[in-house]
Amino acid sequence: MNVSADLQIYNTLTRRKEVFTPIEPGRVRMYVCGMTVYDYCHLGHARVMVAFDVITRYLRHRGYDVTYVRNVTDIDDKILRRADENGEAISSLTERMIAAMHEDEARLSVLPPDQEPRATRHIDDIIAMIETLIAKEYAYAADNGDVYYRVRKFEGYGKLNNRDLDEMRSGARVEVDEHKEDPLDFVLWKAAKPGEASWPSPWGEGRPGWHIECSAMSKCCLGDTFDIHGGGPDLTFPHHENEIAQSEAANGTTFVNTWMHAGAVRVNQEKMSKSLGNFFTIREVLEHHDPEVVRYLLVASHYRSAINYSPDSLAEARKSLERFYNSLEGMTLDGPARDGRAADGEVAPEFETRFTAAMDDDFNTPEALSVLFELARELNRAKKEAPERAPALAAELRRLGAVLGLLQQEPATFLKAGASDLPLSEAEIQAKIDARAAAKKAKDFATADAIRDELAALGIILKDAREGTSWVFEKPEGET
RNA sequence: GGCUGGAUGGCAGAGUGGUUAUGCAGCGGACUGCAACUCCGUGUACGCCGGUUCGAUUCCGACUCCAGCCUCCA
Repeated sequence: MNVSADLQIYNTLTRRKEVFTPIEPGRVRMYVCGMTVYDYCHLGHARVMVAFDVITRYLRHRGYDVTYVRNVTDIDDKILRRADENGEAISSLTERMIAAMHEDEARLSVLPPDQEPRATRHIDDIIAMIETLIAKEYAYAADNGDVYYRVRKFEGYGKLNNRDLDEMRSGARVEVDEHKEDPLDFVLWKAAKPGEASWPSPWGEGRPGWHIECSAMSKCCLGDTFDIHGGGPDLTFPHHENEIAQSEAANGTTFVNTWMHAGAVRVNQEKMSKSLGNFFTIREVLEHHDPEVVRYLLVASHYRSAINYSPDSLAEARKSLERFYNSLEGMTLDGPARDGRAADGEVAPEFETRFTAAMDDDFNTPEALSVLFELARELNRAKKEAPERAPALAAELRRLGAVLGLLQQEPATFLKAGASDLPLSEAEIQAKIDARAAAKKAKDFATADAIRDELAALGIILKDAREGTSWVFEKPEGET
C-alpha cells in the first residue's frame, strides 16, 4: 500500500506525475477553461466539469483552501454567427446558454466555481495586457486593425506540446495572412467589421482574440503565477500554448505550475465534438437518465483516459449505482453526509485510508470506487451480522461518496428513478404490492407471482425485505 | 509527416517485476414459498516480436493497430 502522504498529479507540461506543492501552503489556485456559450453543453463539457469538480472536492477534503476559477467565453465568432442566425441579441443568446449551463451542472452535482469571469467584463484587462505585450515587442498592431502575437519572439513556444516551430510551419495547415509577419502568429485583438459587436481600443474598434481572454482573466483572478490550469483535451494546442506565450511574456514569470487535461468523450471511437456533429447534449441525456448515473459514468474512469459513450455504458453505470443504493437502503440517513468521523469512530478506518491513497495518486477515482464497493459489501454483511455497526458504515460510505459527488440521494429515490417514465403511479404500484402481500399471506402464490411478473414486465422489480417490499424501476431496453 | 496518449479476462475499467483490483454478466452454493436484494465461492486477462531478469502483463527496443492534437472545438 502507498503510505506516502503526498498528493501526486500528472502534469501535462512535464508528462509525468509530480508531487503537488502549492505555491502558498494550504492554498490552491486553479483555473479551468470554460465554455464558449453559443450552444448547450454536451457530454464532453460534462467530462471537464465533473473532472475538475471531483478534483476541487478532493483537494478541499484534503484540507486545501481552493480558489476555483472557470471562465465563460461570451464573445467569439460562433456566438456572433449563432446570434445572427437566431435573429437574437448576443447578450440574449449568451445569457440563455449560461443559464442552461448552470442548470446542467447543478443537475450533475457540479459545484459552482468560486469565480466565473466573463470575457466581455474584462475587456480593460485584456487591452492592458495587449499593450504590455506590444511594449515588450511580443506583439504588433497590423495595418488592418488586428493585433498579433509575435510567436518567434517567445523562446519557449511549443513547450507544452513538445512542438517545434519549424516543423509546424511545414505542417502547412497554418493559414497565411498578408497582415501577419509570420504565419504562426495568432490574433490578440480582432478589428471589427462594420456592424459587428465591438469595444474601443488603442487599435480601433474590435474584440479580443480567444487566447488572450484566458491570460487576462486568470491574471486578474489568480495572479501572475498559479497552481493548476485545467481544460479539455483539445485545448493543449494552440490555446494553452498561446496562453503560456502571452502570460509569461507579459508577466515575466512562470504562468502555471501544473497543467491538467481531461480525457475525451468518444462515440463509436470518434471524438464527440461540435464539428463532427456526433455529440449528445447533457440535457438530452438527462431526459432519460438520472443525473447521478451520468456522473457515475464519468467518475468510473480515470479523468485522463478517453471514454467511449454508449447507451449500454449508462445502463451499466446505473447497475453499479444500484448496488450502492441497495446497500444504503433501509439505513437512516440524516441529511447529507456530515463532516467528521462517521458515527462513534467504530468504523474500520482502513476504508478512508485506502480511498485517500487512491485519490492521492493523481485522483484515481476508479480505484477509490473499488474501495467504496468493498465498504458497501462490509455494510451489507453488517446489516445481517452486526446491525450495530451498520449505521456508521453507511455514514462512512456516504461521506466518502460525497467526495466524488455521489451517493447523496435517498436510496429509494434513486432506485425508483426514472419515475417520470413510470408506467404506473406509485400509488398504483403500492396497491399491487398490497394485493400481492395479501395473496402471499393466503398462500396463493400463483396470484402473488402473477402480480410480480406483471410489474416486472413493466420494469418494476420487487424486492422483499423484513421491513416490507420495495421496488426498483429499471427502464426496459431502448432509449439513449 | 511531427507531437501526445492508448492496446488488460465476455463487457467496462484500475493496477502491479513474483501474491485477489473493482463493477456488470456467467457458473456453483446460502437466504427465499419461488424470485429479487444480499452473502459465500468461482475466471491460468494482460496486442505482436525480441531484449534485460532467477522471474515481465508490469522495465527496454522494434512492430501492428486505435485515438487525440498539428484549423474553431471541452
